[in-house]
Amino acid sequence: MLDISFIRENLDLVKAGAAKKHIVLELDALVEADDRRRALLQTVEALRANQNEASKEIASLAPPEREAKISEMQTLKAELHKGEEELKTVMSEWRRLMLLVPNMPDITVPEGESDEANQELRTWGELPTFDFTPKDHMELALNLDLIDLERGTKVSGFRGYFLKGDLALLAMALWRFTLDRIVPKGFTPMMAPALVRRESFIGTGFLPQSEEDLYKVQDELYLAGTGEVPTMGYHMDEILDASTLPLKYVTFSSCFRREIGAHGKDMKGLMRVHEFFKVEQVVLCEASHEVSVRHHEELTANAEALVQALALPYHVVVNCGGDLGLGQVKKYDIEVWVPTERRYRETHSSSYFHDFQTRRLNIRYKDNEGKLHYAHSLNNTAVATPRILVAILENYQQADGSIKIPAVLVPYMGKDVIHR
RNA sequence: GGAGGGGUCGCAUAGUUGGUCUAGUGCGCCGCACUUGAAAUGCGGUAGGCCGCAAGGUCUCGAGGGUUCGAAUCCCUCCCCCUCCGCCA
Repeated sequence: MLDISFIRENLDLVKAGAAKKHIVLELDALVEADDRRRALLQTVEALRANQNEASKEIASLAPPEREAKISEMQTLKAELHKGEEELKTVMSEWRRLMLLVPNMPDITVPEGESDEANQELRTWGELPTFDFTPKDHMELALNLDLIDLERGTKVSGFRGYFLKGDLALLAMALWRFTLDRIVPKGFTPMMAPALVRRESFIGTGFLPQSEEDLYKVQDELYLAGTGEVPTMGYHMDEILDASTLPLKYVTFSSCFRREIGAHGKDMKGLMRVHEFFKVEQVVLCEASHEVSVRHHEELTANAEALVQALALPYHVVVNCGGDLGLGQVKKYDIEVWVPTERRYRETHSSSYFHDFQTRRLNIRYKDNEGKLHYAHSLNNTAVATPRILVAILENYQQADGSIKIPAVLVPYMGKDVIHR
């Protein structure tokens, strides 16, 4: 959410920002609603002041004048009631429109409509060459009995899967390896709920506009698609102590995505599933663009260091305007090389939001002078399974169909190769 | 799921025959005074949202609704916490 005063004073900027994100925006309707909101608020508050004054008076009046005053106030009461009802209507429209206003993308974000316009910033690692015909991750995994999609589908439905044997262990090794690398950098490890109430989704900017991407379960609960949602909700409606900033969390959680707009994409294998696991970095920091940018680079570097430790070739792209979420100011994706696809696939997504999320979530901090500010927020993947397993299986395959274990994971696996 | 008890301005509490409670007190915190310094003591100040150029107004006593001229105080619904019972990884 943006500040309404800021929106009013910078209409053109906000419109241009939305246009860069390819988001259609009802800004004129919002300004009009805000005009009505302000006018009505003044009317209603004047009536209330009047009422408060009168009720003070009534308390000290003798019976005859008292009765007169009371009946006089009854008409004011009716008027006030009418005003309040109108205000309620205007406010709910105002709120609805406010939640649709996107955050403005950074000036350095490239123009473009979809991920095809993302720009490569840098590459790392040598693309693997094979002196045999490399197999895709499904063939490899099936041959080694590491995955069961048929039974996955039988049990869980479309895109269901079971990881088995060493692949299950490899996933857990990755989680733990990741935590062991990230926690020493000052991140507090968390296991967060995936069952989350609506507020945190609205607060992080996933709702109201992406209802259909989420699984909704009973009791007004939704399944989070990322640990960012519960982790940001963690500090909702709090005033933080400035001395505790930056707050850095690394959250492990189950993640659920309906992938409703992804029919026909990645139909085979582990690339795109409805249920997965993620270790996510989340940062709350002071309200400064420079500090946000610094943390953004740091979160990205943390993730790159992990991919490098796994010796997976990757590149980093800066996402174009059309590929940014509602609240994101700027985003880098790390994409890891998948040999049989002959291309890089997104495994990490690093973004910052300024105070877009913290306004919605009401997360503030008190600075040294006692002034309150909305904190800034950021997040980035640390590791997501099973997607990164696709890259490991394919990049680490050997001629005989076995899979080498990345060196840094050997201590976690107790072996250095997966074979029959 | 059953029974009972609670949610008040950082913390702890007062407030339940509706009106000087737009919320008292203690602790904590900040400032000032006293002091060589500190402690102690005294005095003052100590939440936030919204509207407004400002003066000021208004809202918030878990949330939302209702009764009333007027609600922290009465009524309804919901949420959360605690205790006990039941069930349970």
